[in-house]
Amino acid sequence: MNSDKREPVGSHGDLVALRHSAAHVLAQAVKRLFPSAQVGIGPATEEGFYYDFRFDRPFSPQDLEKIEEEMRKIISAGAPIVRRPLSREQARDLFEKSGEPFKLEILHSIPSDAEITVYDQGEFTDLCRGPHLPDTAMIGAVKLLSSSGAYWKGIETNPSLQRIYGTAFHTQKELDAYLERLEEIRQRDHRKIGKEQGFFRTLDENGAGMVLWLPRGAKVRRVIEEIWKTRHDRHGYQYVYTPHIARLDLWKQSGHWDFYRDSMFSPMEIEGSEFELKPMNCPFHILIFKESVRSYRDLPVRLAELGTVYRYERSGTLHGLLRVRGFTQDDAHIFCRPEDIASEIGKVLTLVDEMLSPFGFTNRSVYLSTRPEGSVGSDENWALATGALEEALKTAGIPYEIDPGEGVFYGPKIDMKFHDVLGRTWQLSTIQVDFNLPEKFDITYRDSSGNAVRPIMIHRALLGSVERFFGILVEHFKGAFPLWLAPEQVALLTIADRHIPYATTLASELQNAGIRVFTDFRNEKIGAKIREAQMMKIPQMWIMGDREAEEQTVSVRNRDGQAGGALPWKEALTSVAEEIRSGLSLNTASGLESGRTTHSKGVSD
RNA sequence: GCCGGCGUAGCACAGUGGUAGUGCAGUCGAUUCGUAAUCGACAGGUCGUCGGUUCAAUCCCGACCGCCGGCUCCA
Repeated sequence: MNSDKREPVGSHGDLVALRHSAAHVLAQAVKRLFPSAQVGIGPATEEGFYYDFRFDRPFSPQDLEKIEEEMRKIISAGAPIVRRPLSREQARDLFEKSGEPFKLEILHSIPSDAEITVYDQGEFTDLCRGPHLPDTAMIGAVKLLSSSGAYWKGIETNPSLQRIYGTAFHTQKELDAYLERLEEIRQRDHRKIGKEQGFFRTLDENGAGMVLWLPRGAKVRRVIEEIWKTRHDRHGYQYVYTPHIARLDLWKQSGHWDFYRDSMFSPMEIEGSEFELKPMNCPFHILIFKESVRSYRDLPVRLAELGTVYRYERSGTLHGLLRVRGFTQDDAHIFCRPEDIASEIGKVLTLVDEMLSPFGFTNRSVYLSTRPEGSVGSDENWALATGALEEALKTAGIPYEIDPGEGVFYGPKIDMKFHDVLGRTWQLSTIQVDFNLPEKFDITYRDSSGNAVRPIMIHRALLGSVERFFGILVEHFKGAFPLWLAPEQVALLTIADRHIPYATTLASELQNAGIRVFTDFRNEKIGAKIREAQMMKIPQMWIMGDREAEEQTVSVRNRDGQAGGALPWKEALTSVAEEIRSGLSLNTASGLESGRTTHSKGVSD
């Protein structure tokens, strides 16, 4: 599986024009088959194209087949695609006559100084700025993929249109490769694998968007969480636990009730006061910071928590583990002096790579999101925070792009998207600077002169959320976790009942060595046991019969089907233990000296 | 939330206006067997929920719940 899928053959410019032309062919075919359909817009997208139509009913799969067939006719017949500049009036007449209200609306929104062009191909004319291929015959291979509803201009109150998605390539071979990739993505779907492998479930009985972690998924989660805690300990974070609900007043004070209410569940009443399920952990960490008097000597204070939060997400947006209503953020809040922001961010950047590289996420894109509409805080603070983020990125030598207006309401942020084995990108890490909450809660520390000074706060999550991260991992590894992460690391398979005592001894040895063991001592043929272990994607199988019991060996077989032959069991155990250790790479020393917890807040006196 | 599709045993799926099947999994029995499925028997479902139409509903209609594909949004 290579990761260069984002670079399709042929130049991008070419492909965009080709797909845009394919969209026009789609519209032409629809108009031929369904003359009453009105056309919306039809752009090329990242992976193909779509076209929106107003039609009195949704398009069925059978419709799509017919439309696709008609498109092929148009393509094989060939027709020059001709650019034709028109005056505003001519264009208006044209689309009034052809009865295309959406085109007229677009026409009205084109700036008065812009040139108006239409493109003709055969009997079909579309308002469009181009560019296009010179002839429909040059569209190599097309395929319609799906249809769905979409709002005109994406606004919910606008009329709802029928959108048809498709893709197009220069050659059939490229199209086939793309379709294979789609199939590969289907095969990797974490919802499918999660069910097959018994990793997690969501059930009607407990409501949408709430995840039940089954034992096999939970084992993997524990490994992830243990690594996470160990690394955070080493980087000078202090682990805390906070409640799942808090008084509504707390959320009012934090500003969430004003700015985040749309994502919060309704309050619940307890003995006359209102409580709210937490959508974030930060107010609790603020309270913990505030709980004792802080000196500049204590800073930075780094509070970490795998904190489960609950957010109201609209039902239609829920998706497996990637979008849920209850999820666990790998959260931490760093309280520091304004002059330390850049260096603290730098340390977080180091930790991000240390945390994610063991999982194979080494390739990332970094975005710096700046001040959005409707945000809080002063311009100076926004400038200071944004500057500190940039400085940290530059110091770390990390290339980044600016994402204008995509910051959070309380501050700018760095977002990191990582590339998986298929070259897909996933938003994982986020680092956000916040001047607002320290203000709202009036938190301070004492500087060297004894003055109360306001610290700033950095919110950060490396994995994003444990649920989403796990879902991404399932897709990344196709359910076959590496040895160090797998729910069961070694499967012990007996040939016959008389080998059970020997296998039982080995099971204890493995368990004592901290290795996760799966035992299959059933009265089944070895082929059946191997098959099941293989389907569970257990990395290593140890098969034991008369010879092995006699010689104190095991016959090792990997899940890729390779049988490694007999090995003394002690050797096999050592080699597994070694592979686990290096996979966890807990011995990494990089950047750790910066992270000792040196003060004794709450422990002494 | 909106548009469209869907909801039959633990899982994957058939099927019908007259109260349902297949495969795998499960249970029991036999078998003790060397690198991806041993054989046999049994058991398992108020056909997502609630209401309506009908002599009769799992099937038709409605609402709700949930899932899927999009829109929108996002950890």
